[in-house]
Amino acid sequence: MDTQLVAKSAGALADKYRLNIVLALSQQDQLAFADVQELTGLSQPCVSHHLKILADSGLVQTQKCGRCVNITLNRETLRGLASFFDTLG
Amino acid sequence: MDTQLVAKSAGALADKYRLNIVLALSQQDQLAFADVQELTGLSQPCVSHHLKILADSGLVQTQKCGRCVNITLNRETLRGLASFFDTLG
DNA sequence: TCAACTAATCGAAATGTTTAGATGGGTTTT
DNA sequence: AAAACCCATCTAAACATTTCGATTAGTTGA
Repeated sequence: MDTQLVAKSAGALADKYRLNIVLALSQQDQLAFADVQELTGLSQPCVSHHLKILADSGLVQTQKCGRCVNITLNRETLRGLASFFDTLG
Repeated sequence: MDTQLVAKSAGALADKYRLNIVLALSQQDQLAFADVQELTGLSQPCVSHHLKILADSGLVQTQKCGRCVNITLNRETLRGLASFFDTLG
């Protein structure tokens, strides 16, 4: 994992809403868009925005299933981030 | 490590200059202010600003030694961050 | 096809971050 | 003392992020 991606995904996790989304995904393995909207209490466009940031950094994957979207956690990215920080510490 | 501190230190590491400072500290165990200034190429007030962010998030410690400042890495915070992300992933 | 639904994108306002110049406070050296 | 040095803080600018309302694009069901 190169430093540029580390900075990017660290930035993605630096927001309380996005961190909560990742936390929820670590326990539930999958969320629908509406779940995230309820979880955060944010507007639909704003949820879409945050999910895009999480997806762009490789932390989550979004998958269209009909007209809905399912969001899953990319655990490999999280473990990569963990091992990066662990070797520094 | 609670989520608020995780978000805060993730934010501190989300900047390329600050991440580079942490990377350098992980290898050199100690840096002077002037080292950081040379490393980043930033102005003196800007370096001061970034170091404050790193210190506020608990990632580094600064220590006055006469008129100079020595910066050291707080490896425990990094390991805490690592284990937090590892348990999620 | 048409209406209904879901999510992405656009536009704009509010807020936060980054940066450097100028200034100020404390410490060493002369 | 006075001068030189190092760093923190203040101020203001450029820039980026966050947020929601409105619109658009795509998908399902009648």
